[in-house]
Amino acid sequence: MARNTDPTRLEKIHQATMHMVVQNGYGGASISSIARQAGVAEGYLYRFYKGKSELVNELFYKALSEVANHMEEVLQRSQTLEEVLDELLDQMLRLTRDTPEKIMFLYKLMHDHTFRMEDTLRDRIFQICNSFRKLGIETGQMDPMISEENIYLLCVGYPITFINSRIKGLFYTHKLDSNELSTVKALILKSLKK
Amino acid sequence: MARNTDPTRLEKIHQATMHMVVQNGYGGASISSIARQAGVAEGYLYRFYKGKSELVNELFYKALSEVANHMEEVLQRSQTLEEVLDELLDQMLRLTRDTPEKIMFLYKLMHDHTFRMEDTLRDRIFQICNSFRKLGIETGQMDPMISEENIYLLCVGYPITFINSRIKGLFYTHKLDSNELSTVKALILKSLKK
Amino acid sequence: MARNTDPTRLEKIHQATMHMVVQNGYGGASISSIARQAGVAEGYLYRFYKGKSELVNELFYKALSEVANHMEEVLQRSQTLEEVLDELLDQMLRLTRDTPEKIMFLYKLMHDHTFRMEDTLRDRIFQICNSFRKLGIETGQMDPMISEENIYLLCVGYPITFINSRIKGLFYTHKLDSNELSTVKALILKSLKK
Amino acid sequence: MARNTDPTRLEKIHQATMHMVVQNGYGGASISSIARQAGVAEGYLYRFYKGKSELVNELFYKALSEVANHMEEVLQRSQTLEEVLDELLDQMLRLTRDTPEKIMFLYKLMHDHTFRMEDTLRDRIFQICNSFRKLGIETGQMDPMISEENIYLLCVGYPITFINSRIKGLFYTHKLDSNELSTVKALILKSLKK
DNA sequence: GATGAATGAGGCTTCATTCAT
DNA sequence: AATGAATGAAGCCTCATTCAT
Repeated sequence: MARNTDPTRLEKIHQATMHMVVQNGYGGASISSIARQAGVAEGYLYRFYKGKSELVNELFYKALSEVANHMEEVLQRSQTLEEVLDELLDQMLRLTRDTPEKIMFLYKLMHDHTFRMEDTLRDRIFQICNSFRKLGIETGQMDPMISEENIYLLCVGYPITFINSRIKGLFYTHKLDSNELSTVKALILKSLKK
Repeated sequence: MARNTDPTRLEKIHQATMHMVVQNGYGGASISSIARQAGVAEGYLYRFYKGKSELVNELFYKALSEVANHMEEVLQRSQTLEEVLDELLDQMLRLTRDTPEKIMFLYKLMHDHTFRMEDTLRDRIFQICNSFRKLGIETGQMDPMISEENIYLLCVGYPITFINSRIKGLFYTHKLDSNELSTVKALILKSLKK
Repeated sequence: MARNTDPTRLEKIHQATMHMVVQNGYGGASISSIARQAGVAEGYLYRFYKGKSELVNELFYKALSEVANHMEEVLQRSQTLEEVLDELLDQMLRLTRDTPEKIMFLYKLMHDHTFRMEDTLRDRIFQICNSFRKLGIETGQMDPMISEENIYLLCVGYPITFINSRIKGLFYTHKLDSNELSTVKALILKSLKK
Repeated sequence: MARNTDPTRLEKIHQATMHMVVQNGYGGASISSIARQAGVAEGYLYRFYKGKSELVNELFYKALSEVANHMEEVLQRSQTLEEVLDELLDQMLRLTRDTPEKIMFLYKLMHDHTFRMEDTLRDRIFQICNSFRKLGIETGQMDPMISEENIYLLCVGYPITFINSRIKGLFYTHKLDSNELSTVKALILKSLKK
């Protein structure tokens, strides 16, 4: 047997954590269930994290950073709002397809009181929305009345809410397809325009 | 005769419950904290409710019904989408001014996985969205691609999310005014149009 | 309306108490259920008893006294063991028919740790058993090895246990008839004889 | 490696459970009192049992099975009632000497309305009584009128009741000796005979 | 005299966290 | 390094008892 120091173990803990949070919420994701799911001892994860909260926080930070990183990069090379929004929603769609748990994990925590986004992350997101807004106003595509707050809620919050609502089957239960996301995209674009 | 039930006390329990749910989420709103906040013995609220779940559910039902009742009435006498949306957002603004906690309470529970809206309430909301959609299509104001789901998320979920974000101070901390809600209304209207 | 001072109310409390103890045991007989069953306010019975324990104790005392009184009287006028045992079991059978709850009430409490028979009552019962034993030895019918303790357990405890076992359906569920009690009587008599 | 489960601790929990049930009945045997008595944290016993009920049930099952196992074995190799009854009461006497709480524990639960013996256990006991009865009738020693119910109540219930009464000091407080149990045995034998 | 609103101690149970091995 | 046995604070709920009316 190889020594149990392999990085897979930590990765398994991450997977298990996201899975349990998605399935049962933050409160319902007990350390013991996470450890069991990861095939690891209960005490093990305290080597890496001070506690459950720190563990979940890190995963949250990473997942949202991923989106932010992508957005920053896109904003630097894009000329139009459509382009940026296209990329954003494409990314969401990709995430939904490839790692649906990650989207739902984000959603669950964005709406959990226990979670307060760390200030640095929040500032960064504000900056991204600000750049987005400037681009929209420069190109004359966006209503200048619309604040960064609305941009964030519409462009990030709304699609995630929509995806979650569909996955959870609020009104309908059929699977989400790219057509529907296109409708969401159009809807958001319209709402931003002059 | 025994002393009569002080109606204030039940009201205080309701207030305290909403407050604690808003501050700490459903899970964090412990019976003991609610009782303490309401200035009432822990066992007291079991006179009125079988348990915590029943207590919170009733308040949730009442609060959302208030909005639904109003909407049903408005839909019957209105000719245009603007009219309906105006009334809806006015109501939201009023609620935000008069009972801000009620709005945040709705928000918290709508996004708490522990909570499942009762089926009858959900069906009723679907019907309202459906009437709203029919009106929009009849008057030629609304894009027929937009589903009831989107209507609900946009017209109810979005404003509530926005109000919550503002009260909680996501990006800004200044108070919400009717101007801003007008922007939200315009934004929503645009997103629904053809 | 007549003033609510009528003795019926107390009687109703007694009935309700026995009923609830029989149905749900001492612990399960809550004051509120007793009061509800008796059609009386919860606080009312505290006029007569210091608490639940005192209330139940008194009823227990009365019920067992009834048997003791009868036995004392029978012992004074009887010449043989059969006679006494006949009377005892006849009384039991009568009680089982007329007031089955009383028998089960006795049984429930005789086996409830919360209950310690009061000393005076216990002494009196010992005296009765002692008289019974003397009679048996005088008439040469009874094995002198048999103690008062065995007499009590056999002649009082055993029939009550048997009746309870039958009513509760330990092995069989058909109703108790006087034939079966005769078997029990025969069995007890045999066990006492030389 | 984590420290191994100290097998003593589980044993201590069992002892404490029996002790508390004997002292205060099932209802009065609170988890916290059991844990305190066992010198163990309150939450600890939930590692082994889903709850209080499961804990007590298992102990009850084990204790009564011990008697049942022995009886089944004795019945297979015995020729007369005396033999079987001898063995049964010898076992009781041994139990009373070595583990007096076990006998009292059985007594308490057999008479606690909260407790319902599991059906399989009850059926097994019925079978044993049935074999016993057949043996008695075959050897012509037993009155055929006597049912399995009476056999159980007399041969198992009565000695246990007697032992309990003695330990608790109903009338006398001196210790139980084998002479007294012999009297009980004789008494039972007589009661069963033709 | 009666009522029943109100209390709060105490019961059962869960689970994040610690630490001996 | 890794385990999982053990802890105990905190949660929800019940119910005997008190007391203002």
